[in-house]
Amino acid sequence: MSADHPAPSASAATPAPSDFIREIVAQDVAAKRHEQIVTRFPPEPNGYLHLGHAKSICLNFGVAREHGGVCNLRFDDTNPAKEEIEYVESIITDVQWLIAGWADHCLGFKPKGAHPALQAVDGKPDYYLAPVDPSGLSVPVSGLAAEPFYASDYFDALYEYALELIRRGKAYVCDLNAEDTEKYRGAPDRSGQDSPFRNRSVAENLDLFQRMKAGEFPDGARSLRSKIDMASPNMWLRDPLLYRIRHIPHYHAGAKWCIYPLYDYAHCLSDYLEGVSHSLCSLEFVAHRALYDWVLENLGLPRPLPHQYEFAKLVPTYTLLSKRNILRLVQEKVVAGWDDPRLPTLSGLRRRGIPASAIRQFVISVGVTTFNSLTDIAVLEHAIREDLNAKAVRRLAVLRPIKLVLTNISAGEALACEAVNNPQDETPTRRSVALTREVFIESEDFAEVPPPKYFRLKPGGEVRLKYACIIKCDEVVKDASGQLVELRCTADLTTRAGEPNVDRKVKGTIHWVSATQAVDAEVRLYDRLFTIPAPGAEEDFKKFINPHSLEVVTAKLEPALAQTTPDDRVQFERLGYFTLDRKDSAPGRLVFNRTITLKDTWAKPGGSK
RNA sequence: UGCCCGAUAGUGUAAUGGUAGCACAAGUGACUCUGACUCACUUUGUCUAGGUUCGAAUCCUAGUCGGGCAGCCA
Repeated sequence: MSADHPAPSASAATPAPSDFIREIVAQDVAAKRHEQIVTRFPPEPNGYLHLGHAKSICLNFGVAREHGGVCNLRFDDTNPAKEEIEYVESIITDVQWLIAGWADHCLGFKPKGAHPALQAVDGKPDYYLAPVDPSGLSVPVSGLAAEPFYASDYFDALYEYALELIRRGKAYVCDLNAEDTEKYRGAPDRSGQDSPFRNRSVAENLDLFQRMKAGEFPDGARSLRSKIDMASPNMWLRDPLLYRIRHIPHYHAGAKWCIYPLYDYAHCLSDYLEGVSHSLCSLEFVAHRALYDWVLENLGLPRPLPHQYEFAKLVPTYTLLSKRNILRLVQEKVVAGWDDPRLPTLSGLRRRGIPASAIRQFVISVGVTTFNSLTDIAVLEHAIREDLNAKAVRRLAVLRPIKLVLTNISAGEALACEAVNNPQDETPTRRSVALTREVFIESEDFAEVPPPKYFRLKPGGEVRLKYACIIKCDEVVKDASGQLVELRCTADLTTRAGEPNVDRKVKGTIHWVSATQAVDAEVRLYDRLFTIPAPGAEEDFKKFINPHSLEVVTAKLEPALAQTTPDDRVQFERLGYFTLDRKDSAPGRLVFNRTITLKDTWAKPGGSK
């Protein structure tokens, strides 16, 4: 039942995905351009991972996995102002969860205690290569098969490379402040101007840069810049900054540094140092690719060099996917935290009960292209239902109970009924549920004035109680105010399993629980967080928050549900898939989250069919 | 009004000069002790205009529309 991690055979059934990136990789493999395929997943630890990252994770780990390669989890932590250890921990947990049982054997390996310092400017350090058999060498850290990588572990190496760039006349120390730097840069349709400090001597640059590192200058006073082309039509080639001064400690590197490298300088070299063959990132970095190549080439590094390829981000409907916007929802308490089950964060999705395998299936089915698309969230929902339909046990639960009395069953009686745990199993197992005089049924399953084609219970009508028998509604009892008190019905006991009329057909079958044996539970019914398909495109997305994204009910459950664990996947028959909330449940207190409803072609907006 | 990228059913994605296919969504029906699942069937597409070619979604030209680029963020 625990089953975010299907048997390998299950995933082997799905054909290997194909896309333009995998074609490139396949060509490189065929041409033997790299010793092995190495990719990386490089989040900055400044927030929680979400569905968009899942796409990147599945692509990067997927490519590695398909070629017997590795994928490194690397923290792209070059900006100490934004990064926190809390995020590092959540990212490790989420990555581990998403790839478990699928690509965890591809996780890049770094020998424990390896010293990350540079060995030689022209030679690669040798610690990046993954072992042939990770299981034989791995030292679990936080449950991971390997230690994650940190860009900040390369600060020494990066500094040495910067010195080399200066020696080669390819970088200089610039004294322009941020504002003036921007002015000199020009605009997309207007050439920039050379910095007045562009032609300093190598000796002066070397001296100044070393003094920057030594802490002689305040934040922003100077920067190290590449010397490329201030007239380039590509803004990112107009002498972009390599290093800035920041007198703040780093969560991982400590207090050693007061100069920190920028993304464009650190990323390509980090890839290089780790032996990355294919560096996959999103489309907004297309313009940066020239800079990525420039750094590597102007350092004269030996080939093969890593190459950057870009793909379109995932943008699903009815949700928000940027860290910045999710952070806002968390801070403004629109949701309860980063792991709120309504959020598209991996921790939220996990808590909601969505299996990692369903997320993987979803991002794979969406494909990898260079087209900025809007993906219908229904594709995710389909993947979740398909996954859960196969693995969830069926149970009876009533969300909004009304009382029903079976007048021909006596008060102390309990008729055992056999119920199927999962009809999708090859050899389904069964359990017993008790039919008693008083039961609860769903209030939606009774209508005093039924709409057309209503298959459920109505006055004088018949319906089958699932796994039990057919009942007939004889009387609707109301109190003085007209409120429904109970339904009085007779049970046709000859329609029970093993009885002569078991095959008698009625149009409707409804779920129920014994009133005397039911256990109570808090059930959280989640719906989409936004009312419009593309809240991210709005100036103020808060105007489009769904006021009904969470509804809490006290439900009546069949007793077997009291034994549920957070790893279980359960279908409440006719209602949807549910999971125990791992945070708020406690012994004696059951809290269930609705993962997703069952498809309902009857109650669809637009009415009956 | 500089440079770069993109455009195939409602949505997403294949077709790599040779029959426009798949998934989701939507609809119809069958089945059903879950109005679920499953099964069958159906609707809907190459941005526009030229050109190359025996043949163009694919190649070329122009246009249209959309996205990206001017952080000492990543």
